[in-house]
Amino acid sequence: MKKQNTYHYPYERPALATDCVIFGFDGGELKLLLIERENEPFKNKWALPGGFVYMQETTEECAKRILSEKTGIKYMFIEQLYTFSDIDRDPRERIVSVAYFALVNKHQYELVAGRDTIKAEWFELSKLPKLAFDHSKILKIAIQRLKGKVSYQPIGFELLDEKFTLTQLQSVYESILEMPIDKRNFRKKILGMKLLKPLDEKEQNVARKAAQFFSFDKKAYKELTQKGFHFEL
Amino acid sequence: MKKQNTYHYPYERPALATDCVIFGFDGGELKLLLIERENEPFKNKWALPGGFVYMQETTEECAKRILSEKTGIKYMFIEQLYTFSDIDRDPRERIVSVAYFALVNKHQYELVAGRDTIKAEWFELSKLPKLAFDHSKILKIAIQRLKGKVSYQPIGFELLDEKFTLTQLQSVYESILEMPIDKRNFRKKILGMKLLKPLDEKEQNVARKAAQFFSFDKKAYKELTQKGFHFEL
DNA sequence: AATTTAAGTGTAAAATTAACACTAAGATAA
DNA sequence: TTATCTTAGTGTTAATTTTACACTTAAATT
Repeated sequence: MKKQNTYHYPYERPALATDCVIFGFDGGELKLLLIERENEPFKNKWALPGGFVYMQETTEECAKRILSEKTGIKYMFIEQLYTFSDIDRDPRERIVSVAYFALVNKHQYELVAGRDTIKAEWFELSKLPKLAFDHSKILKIAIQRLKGKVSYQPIGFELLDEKFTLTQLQSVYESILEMPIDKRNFRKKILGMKLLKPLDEKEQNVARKAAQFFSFDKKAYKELTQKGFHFEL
Repeated sequence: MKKQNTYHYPYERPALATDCVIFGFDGGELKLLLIERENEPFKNKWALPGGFVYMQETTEECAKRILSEKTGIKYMFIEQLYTFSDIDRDPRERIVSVAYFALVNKHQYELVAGRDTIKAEWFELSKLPKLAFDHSKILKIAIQRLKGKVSYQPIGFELLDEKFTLTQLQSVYESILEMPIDKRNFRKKILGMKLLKPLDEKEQNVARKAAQFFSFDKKAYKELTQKGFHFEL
């Protein structure tokens, strides 16, 4: 479908970009994916992966493209975070950035340094380098959002493998919320929701009682949601 | 401070605009402020107030400017909602819109039809006309957000006068949440938070027992928040 | 003086949350 | 082969929070 109309908003416009706050987890602490910039400005500094929005993609498509360029990930949990529009947030010119946050299973993918980047690397949240641009501001809001969201939407799973143990899941929650959680109460509550399918499979070769694997039952969640259920941890 | 750098992202860019979802309340139902468009596209159709972002203002400043142009309101509760970037959301050309939602005390202001608008008018949410562009999509998300937010942030007050009765406040909550609330439980809970200052003032000239006025104690709220308190209705 | 209308108020049952400690299973070390 | 180490898995009780519910009071109007 071709545009018929030739109207054009005849004024200067900000450039439009997206930045991605990508969280991963590997058993200990929550991790953040950063890239080292190859070019000015902020050459050799660490930054959130980001890039300009093409004319033929939405900002979400742009964010997914960037994320997949950095990690090879094709399907991921991604959600719009906030739009940052401070006039001087980029020293080059005015760039408005629509930030996204994503939760990925960091085991499943290999990091690749894309265009303009020296390398991509996971950092523990407590050991972050100084970030370029206004990216610490973006990150701060992303962490807030993640903390807020994790308790009333079943997104903790996105950080884990398809199969996971209850202890792993609890550990995800503990590191996002930065607080200890009672094991028995956690299990009672999460199992009570009937959203976890117990699998006929246990851990292998662990020097202790092997833990049962579970998977998140998306279908059950969808059905319950339609009946007015809403997740709350 | 002048820009030193002459770097320029050398590709075509979307135009950038904001749209405002403005809620008001006057005792009955929740209301939405719409404008009738003076020009094509969607000439004579109803739409959310909106406009292009200037190079020297943030999107939030832009939203406030638009809102103040429509209503004369200078200080209001406003919050970024979501950024809409579908490629064909505007028939003229590609326009990305950062939507805001605002809560205003609709008594305090007089509507003025600004540039490009025939008139501005309040509509009950249940009696809305068909909206231009993707504005019903924006509205839907705004309503979701408002419903979600009202229970864990003290924003219900923003729709009322400085002084209000508990019945008025309850009525705000009932119309946002679209459910009846038990009077005694509501009062117990909201008064228990110590966020309402009872005033030495009652309603006048009402043909029944006059209700006590209260005001929201912003200072107390700030202090409690810093101590880890968080509002929840 | 009687009527109308909404304000204002307390208690008890039900549901949810929070606190808490031992046994079971599997691998490894002695 | 037995003992040890480590984490999985499991229930009950008290405390707190939430829900349900009805009558009296005050002010204007008839």
